[in-house]
Amino acid sequence: MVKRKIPSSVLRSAAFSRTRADHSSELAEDYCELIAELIDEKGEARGTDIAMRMGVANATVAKTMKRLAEQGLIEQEPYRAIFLTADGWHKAEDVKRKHAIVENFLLALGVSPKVAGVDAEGIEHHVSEETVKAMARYLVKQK
Amino acid sequence: MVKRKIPSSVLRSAAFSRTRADHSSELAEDYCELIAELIDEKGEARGTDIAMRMGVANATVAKTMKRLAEQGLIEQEPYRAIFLTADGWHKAEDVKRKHAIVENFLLALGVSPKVAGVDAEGIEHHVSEETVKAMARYLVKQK
DNA sequence: TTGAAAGTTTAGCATTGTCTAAACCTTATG
DNA sequence: CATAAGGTTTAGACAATGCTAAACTTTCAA
Repeated sequence: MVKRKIPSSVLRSAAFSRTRADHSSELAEDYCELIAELIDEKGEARGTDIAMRMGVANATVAKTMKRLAEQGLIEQEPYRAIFLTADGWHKAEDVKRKHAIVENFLLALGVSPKVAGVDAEGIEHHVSEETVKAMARYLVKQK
Repeated sequence: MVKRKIPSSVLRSAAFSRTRADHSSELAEDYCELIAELIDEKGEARGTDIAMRMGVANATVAKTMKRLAEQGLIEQEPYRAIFLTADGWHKAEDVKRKHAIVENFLLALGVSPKVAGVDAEGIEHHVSEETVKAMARYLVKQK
């Protein structure tokens, strides 16, 4: 009857792998985004502030910062505030841009502001450039 | 002494927390979805098949199945195929439904089929019911 | 019926991300 | 300027996900 072609399995698998790999960079993106915000707001990002806003313990931030530093996303001296490298800024900007487009798009679609914000937070790490462009196109046309 | 109030911090924090919490159930959702597909296709879901399609080692599947069983999502006898509980089916159906709507929506938006599939896979775990409804509404109106 | 192939489980390890508690610096106040 | 308060780092645990290798069970074919 129906052609039970399973060639999609390869694709599925690729998609799942991507999903898993995404998780590692997702956190990094969130942290970069937040650090950028804090620097904008206060001129520097301190561990406690990051911990507060991420809803996480200080120690967790310290450990994560070590990893981000290894990945070349942040720079920091012991006991000092945290700053972004060029790469870190780039990542932060990229996420911020996607976030804004996704959020505005959801609003245009009629989603409530509160939900649009939360959903954009979840979605921003998973949309390809192509999809973001399609959303941006829609926003422009709507205007 | 300035008390720079950052009221948004609570919201942001809540959103991030949700994001983190989502990760635990995201994998469960993917597994349930896949097991449902395999059962539809072949009448049963075997460890090897799951491993293949998830792009993961057999041992990883076994370990994950133990967790899913504890969570009441699957049922299994040693050395036998895996089946979904009512809860597992429910989760699978829910994700499948969201996936379909998100994917069709992206297609309607002009995203290419390939990218729409991959992005839907990433997004399906992060869209609220409200957003899904908004997408469905858009699809109906387009028609 | 038996033995090899194929599938499943267990054991042991690595990484990520989280926590608490304790040790360690910095800063600011008295 | 000494020290308490407060921020940062370290140590040690734990759970989730992943891996490889080895042990174990089932199935199938000779």
